[in-house]
Amino acid sequence: MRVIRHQVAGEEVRVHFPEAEEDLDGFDRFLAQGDQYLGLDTETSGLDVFTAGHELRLLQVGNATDAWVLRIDRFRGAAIKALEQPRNFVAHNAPYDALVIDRHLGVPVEQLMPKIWDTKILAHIVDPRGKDEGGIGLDLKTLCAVHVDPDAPDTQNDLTAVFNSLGWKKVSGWSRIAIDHHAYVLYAGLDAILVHRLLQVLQGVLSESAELSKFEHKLQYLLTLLQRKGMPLDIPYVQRLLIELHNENVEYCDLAADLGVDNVDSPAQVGNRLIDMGETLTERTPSGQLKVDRSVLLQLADLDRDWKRIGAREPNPVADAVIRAKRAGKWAKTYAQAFLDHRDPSDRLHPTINSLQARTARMSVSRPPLQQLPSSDWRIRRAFIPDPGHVMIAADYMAVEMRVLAAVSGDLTMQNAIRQGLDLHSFTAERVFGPDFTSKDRKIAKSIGFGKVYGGGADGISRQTGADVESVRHALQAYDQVFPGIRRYSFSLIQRAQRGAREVVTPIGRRLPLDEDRLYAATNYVVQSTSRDLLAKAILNLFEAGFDKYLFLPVHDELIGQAPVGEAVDVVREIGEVMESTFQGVRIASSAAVVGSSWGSGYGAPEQLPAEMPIRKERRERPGQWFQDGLDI
DNA sequence: CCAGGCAGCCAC
DNA sequence: AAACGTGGCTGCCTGG
Repeated sequence: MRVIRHQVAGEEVRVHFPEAEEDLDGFDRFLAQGDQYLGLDTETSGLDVFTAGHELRLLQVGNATDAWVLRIDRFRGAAIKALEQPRNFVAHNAPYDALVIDRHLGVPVEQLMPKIWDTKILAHIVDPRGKDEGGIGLDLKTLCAVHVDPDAPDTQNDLTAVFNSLGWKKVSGWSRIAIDHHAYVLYAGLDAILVHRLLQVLQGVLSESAELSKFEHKLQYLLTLLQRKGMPLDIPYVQRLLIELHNENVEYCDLAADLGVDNVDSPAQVGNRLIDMGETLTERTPSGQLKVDRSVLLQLADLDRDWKRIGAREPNPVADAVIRAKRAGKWAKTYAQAFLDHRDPSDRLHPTINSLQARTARMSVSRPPLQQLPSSDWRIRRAFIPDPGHVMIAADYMAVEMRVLAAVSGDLTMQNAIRQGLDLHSFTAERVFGPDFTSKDRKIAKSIGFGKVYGGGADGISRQTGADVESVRHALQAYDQVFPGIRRYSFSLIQRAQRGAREVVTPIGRRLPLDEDRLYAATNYVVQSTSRDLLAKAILNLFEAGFDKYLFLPVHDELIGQAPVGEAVDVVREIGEVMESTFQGVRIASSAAVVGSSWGSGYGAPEQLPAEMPIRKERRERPGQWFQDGLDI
């Protein structure tokens, strides 16, 4: 039995590390003290819970003064027994530990997670900002430094230093360090003590924001179940795709090298070579470097945003080779290779779903980033296939951000247009430009709508659409007259923030801090956050209705899933019905559809289904990419 | 050698 | 008066 003593907030704490079976008597006595909740943490070999070599090494439980660090190789039974108690736990980022415990100890997510409070959720409700946004940050270390003890050790970074001193890299250290290494055991135990103390400080949130807190914990639990389920991959296809993308990358890298650019990933090199060739580069990055991003290179290569020839100039061969090489390289590594690296032994992918990530509470998906797969080309999404006998399905909210804007702003003109089922952008164009509006007018109207959601101004809209600033300015004024409620609403949010706290409160009661110099973002925050909450509520409702078995993944305003071939048409209809809601009098319409034999089928991949399966997937309007609808100038 | 800033690109 | 929102990830480059 080893006991390590340490100080936390001026108080002695003890980390108990049992070595022999008889040492567990003390652990039993510790549990018998009957703490209302226990801090919970695990130490593992790495982050990919579902990959073949993943290992659970330590499990830690603790209260404010004592932690018990259990070696799983010796005390697996004691660990399981502790977790199966009728007792609450507190963890920081509970889904990770719950999935680890589910996989390695057989205590299912369904049994453990409803008993866990997550300090990451509570901290996000208090202040969702990261460190670089002027907030505290959401990692255990910085939260504890603020709320528990300014001298609380940075266990992750300190251990990284230990790994480095032993000659290992950060990633491999977690599996290589001796299981009884002093610093490793100490830090493992301290995290359980720290998270316990952190809840003591943050537990006021559980009562002050009881509803919101419950909502977020439930959502997090359900999304953890989806993460455990994972998505099937078509591995032979991914392997072919990887080779295809690799070859594409090599081909264009060689071409670029022949033309004098050794490294296509070096913006400086690319920029200098283009200058040498006589091109004029006008744009600069914030730090003053020559800007050679995609839009600059596409223009030089005489390509539009869909990579089609414009015919306005002779394409610059360097620019052309560089963008093609970079795109193929990015797709190969970020997507195809990542799919192979992160898959489990039965060829499923379990991306990390963070149910509460952005300042606006938007969710994120990482390892790999499945919310950011290319949508202009089907080849990457084609990698995802349903289980045998199923088809992929998708259900999304139609222009949800515009609907939310109409609702929260109370603008009756926009609400009526939505109620009548009109095409909002055409309606706007007609009111702004008159009954004889052109398709170019409609595009401007659409851009202004999205500009309103994002807080964009005339310059931005002009830059992205190619329309001249003066006419955009004029259209913006007309827009404000057509929808006076929207302008009033934005104005009132800013005024409130100027008079009172620099924050905005969303309809669900979430307080979102505003940046002093970007108060105009308030409207976007409310709209984006509320759109997220609507999808979150839909996920809860779908589980309630038993439809979770059809779900794979949320993608901001959309749910990806699968359904048995014979029932798919009925399933998508019913999912669509559950998702539909009315928010402050505005209908939040959804569009659910059978996608096909792979996720790529919705994006143009060749279909491999029997012809009698009806498939309908319209191209969606994607607000964040309004520039893709740029005018042809 | 590595962390972190910057640039860039992917999405909604 | 004007104000383009939220993420994840990779590679280059620099400073410690």
